[in-house]
Amino acid sequence: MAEALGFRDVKAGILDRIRGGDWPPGTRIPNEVELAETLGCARATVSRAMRELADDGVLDRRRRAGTWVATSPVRQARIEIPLVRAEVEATGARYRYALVSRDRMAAPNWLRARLGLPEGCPVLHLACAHFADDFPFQYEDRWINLSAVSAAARADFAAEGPNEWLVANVPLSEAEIAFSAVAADAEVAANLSLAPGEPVFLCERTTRLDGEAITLARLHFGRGYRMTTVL
Amino acid sequence: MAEALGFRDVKAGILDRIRGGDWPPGTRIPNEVELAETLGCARATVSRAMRELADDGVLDRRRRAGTWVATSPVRQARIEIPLVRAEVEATGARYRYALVSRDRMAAPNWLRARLGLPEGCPVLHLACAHFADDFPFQYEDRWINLSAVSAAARADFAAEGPNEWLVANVPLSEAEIAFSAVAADAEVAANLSLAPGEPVFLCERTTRLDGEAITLARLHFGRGYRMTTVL
DNA sequence: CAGTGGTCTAGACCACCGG
DNA sequence: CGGTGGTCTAGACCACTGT
Repeated sequence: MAEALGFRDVKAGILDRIRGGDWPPGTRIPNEVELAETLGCARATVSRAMRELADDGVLDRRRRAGTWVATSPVRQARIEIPLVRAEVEATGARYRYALVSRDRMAAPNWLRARLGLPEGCPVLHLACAHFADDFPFQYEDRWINLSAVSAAARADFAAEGPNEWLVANVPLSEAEIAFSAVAADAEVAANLSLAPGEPVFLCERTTRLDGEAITLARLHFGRGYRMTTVL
Repeated sequence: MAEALGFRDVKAGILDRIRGGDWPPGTRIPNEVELAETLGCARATVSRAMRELADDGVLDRRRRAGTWVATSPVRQARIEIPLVRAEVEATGARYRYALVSRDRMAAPNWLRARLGLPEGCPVLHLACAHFADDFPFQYEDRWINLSAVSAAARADFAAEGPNEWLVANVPLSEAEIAFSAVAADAEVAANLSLAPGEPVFLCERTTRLDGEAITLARLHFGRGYRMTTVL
């Protein structure tokens, strides 16, 4: 009998029985008390192991009913959203940032609709280029709600990108992220050295604080970019 | 004094203090024992709250050192990888599956290199179309390693998609997922009713069991597809 | 109604690592 | 060395929900 089973051991044991075919998808597996007794550890340990496996989508749990091996595994994955600088430097390349344009204006209608801003709401529009060894890596189309972050009007963003400025100056916020594939328009194409119409991997991030929109970032990635899972 | 604080309350309290500006990014926050005393709950409760916040990237924790508010939040996000059928039906549309082609062959060189297969390794190549109300939704380019999953050679995949067959017949496996934007080639364009060269959102999933490659799926999504985060 | 997961408590020991 | 997070235990109560 093994001594001092940890929740990692319990997780591994459950995964082994699933992978080994003992517990095929759809099987109802023993409850926490039974497993704790057979394994010789506390129920809390089994509970944590099963909870994490359920978080990973490997198990389905329902109160009063029990725990089953999920019939459709790999339901969710984790992806990293690194800072551009870190992402570039991780490849061994030198990172360089450049501000392409900076304009203060009233929010255009499409932006107002998207972020829920009032008419005439002042916004800051930035276009930023991020390079890896002087090759274009990412083109950032950034909109900042000045009525929520008025201090941004006094930042020039010449040396520091808006993302770095925002994380240092806005406490914390909820983000909604969406990924898609779009065709490069003339502006994006020029800034990423692409032909117009070429496919571009796009990451759109909307950030809110207490429901109020702070910023919208549209990050266009250069040719051949791949976003991969961790874990 | 509140009674019976739960770990969710503790999480919310910490987040409030971060969002409120009491604890700006980089701040060292009280340790578990102190927080438990001030809040009037057990250390385990605080521990779980802080652990989950650290998992979400909101806090940085180091042994012996302490816990800090992360300087770069939103480092990772969770995305859902639903089954095609569920994804289509969630929109209210009717799901329909069709097998486009099915060929048994020796693995081509690019596939052998990618999955680490031996020369002459038998594989099954499937092309599948997934429809939402008879509009093309996803075009699936699927390769199955028959030396690892020989039973797949006897499945015809006429009524059931390969993904559903695999999850029901291969116990569990590790998956690596990558997302990118590519231009539609002639085949993809035809199957998704696109013009050749149009941008396509591509999800490539490699699945392994004990290090041996099981399958490679290349899922091409129709025009305008967006993948969004949960949580 | 009773079984199941979900959570909290109080206490304990350990691994780690900065001073 | 001592403080910090990381984990395990044994027990308890509650919330939910299938039968």
